[in-house]
Amino acid sequence: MQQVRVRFAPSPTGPLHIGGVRTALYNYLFARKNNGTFILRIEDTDQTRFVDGAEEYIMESLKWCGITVDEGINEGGKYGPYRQSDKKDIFRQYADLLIDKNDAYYAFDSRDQLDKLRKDADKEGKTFIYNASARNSRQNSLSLPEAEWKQRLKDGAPYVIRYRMPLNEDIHFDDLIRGHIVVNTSTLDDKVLFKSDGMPTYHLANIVDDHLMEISHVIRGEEWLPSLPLHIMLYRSFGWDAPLFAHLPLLLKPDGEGKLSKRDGDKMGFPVFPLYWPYGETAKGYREEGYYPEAFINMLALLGWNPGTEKEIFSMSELIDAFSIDRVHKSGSRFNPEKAKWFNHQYLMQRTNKQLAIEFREFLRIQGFHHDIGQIETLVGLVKDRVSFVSEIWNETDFFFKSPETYDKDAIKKRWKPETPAQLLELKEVLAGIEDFKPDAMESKVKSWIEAKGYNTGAIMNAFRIVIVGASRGPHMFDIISWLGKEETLKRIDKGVSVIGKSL
RNA sequence: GGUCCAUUCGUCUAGUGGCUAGGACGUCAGGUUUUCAUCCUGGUAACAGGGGUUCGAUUCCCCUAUGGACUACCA
Repeated sequence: MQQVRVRFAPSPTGPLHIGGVRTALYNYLFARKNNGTFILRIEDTDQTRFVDGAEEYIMESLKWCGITVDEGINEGGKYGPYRQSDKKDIFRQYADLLIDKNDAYYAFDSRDQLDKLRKDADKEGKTFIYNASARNSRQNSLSLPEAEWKQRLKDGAPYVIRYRMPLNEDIHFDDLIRGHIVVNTSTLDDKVLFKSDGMPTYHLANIVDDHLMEISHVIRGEEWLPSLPLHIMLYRSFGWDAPLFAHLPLLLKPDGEGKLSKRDGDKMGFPVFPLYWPYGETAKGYREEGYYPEAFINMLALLGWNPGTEKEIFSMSELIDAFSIDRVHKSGSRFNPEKAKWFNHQYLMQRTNKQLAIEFREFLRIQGFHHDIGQIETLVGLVKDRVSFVSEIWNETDFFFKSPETYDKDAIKKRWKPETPAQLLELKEVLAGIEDFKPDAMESKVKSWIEAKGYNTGAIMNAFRIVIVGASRGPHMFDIISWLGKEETLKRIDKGVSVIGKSL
């Protein structure tokens, strides 16, 4: 088998969305699986849509995801330049080559003229196609006398170079995911290959670049499938062997209306981008929402591909091991925010308490709390199975850091009895007498006290929880008070009994 | 409108010419728990429809329906 070389080729028109990340991921997995090369190529042939910062955003996104680039603008490589605008002269040469072969021609029609033709055709319920049946009545080097179009070129009249699509010919080709496809050239038009601004269009640039970079497999989104016949024709015109093609299914909007787009931003309640986009209309990113890159990648990998086993948690190297193109689906898939959270929870659970403590300490710092890392470690161990994100740990542990300011009314209504205050003050004395403020030791002492007095365990413990936590929530009571320490625990009992007593 | 692509539980999916059509997320119920979660157990729920082919089709073929992509001097 030929050396595997694949490319991810985004255009820097804004932040890369998760569909693009998945395309990059599948290219990357395929390259690694086959000991191939993963290339990042920037397709910036549309000068009008160029967005500052997008190129860096793309690179940073891949880096965050753990997708490492072998050849690219930063990495170098002997197939450069890796930014298409840096080689527009080369593309021009290839466009000229097609003209010489009579497979392309100059066209002078203005944008307005063509727009009008399209609109007029539309009014009659027809479609204007710039192809063999139309080109003779247009202004181009095929219809105009040679002297005239040469004069126009000499005069510097604006023109584009179009591909001369043959009439009524069946083009056969294969897609690694979709199988054999046949399209008749009569339904295709004479696509513009080279624009009047001196830049190639995508169609020319991607064929020439893929050839020059010796790309072996083109793995890209399904939206490119309709232009594949044109691309096949271009390879044929140049006399080049075409790479193998695999068109990936689309990522759909969660509300079931078409493909996911950048505009879907935050409105569905989940990010569409890997990272925060700081320019213009800003957008949230998975990184800033607290997702682990491993979880994000794991989730994305399983959206449109499946190894055929029931295994769901995959590290990047496991993905590389298991990945194959022929197990990529044909139909589009919808993203499920709930499952994304579940994935993150799985990865959070895999972290050690120490790692989580280090991460959570940053959140505490923002809240103005500074605790020993060992203490935080104990704390996250108590609540990690309740959260999907590190940021959620605060919601589960706020009462560790500050004494309750209010006490949940429903909890009081349900758990606070006339005898409760007296019992809690008794409990306070029991706790005051305990030297070793460890969960297990306290639990047995408190329980034997409850038993000796003939009290109801549930009643005591729930009321106790209210004065310590302020509500009916949180981890095991003895874990909580052990962490708080004796002094704070006794203080909270006094405060709770007093404040709740006044409110009744 | 034209061309092309697709169609298994609500979602992501497994799967086969003959199965009680499997799993995960969600959801519901029960259990565990001093609370809330977690956890455990169980339930719910799908082969788009119609024709063929076949002894037998969810699986193969055709048609229809539905969904989607493309239809720019954008990628």
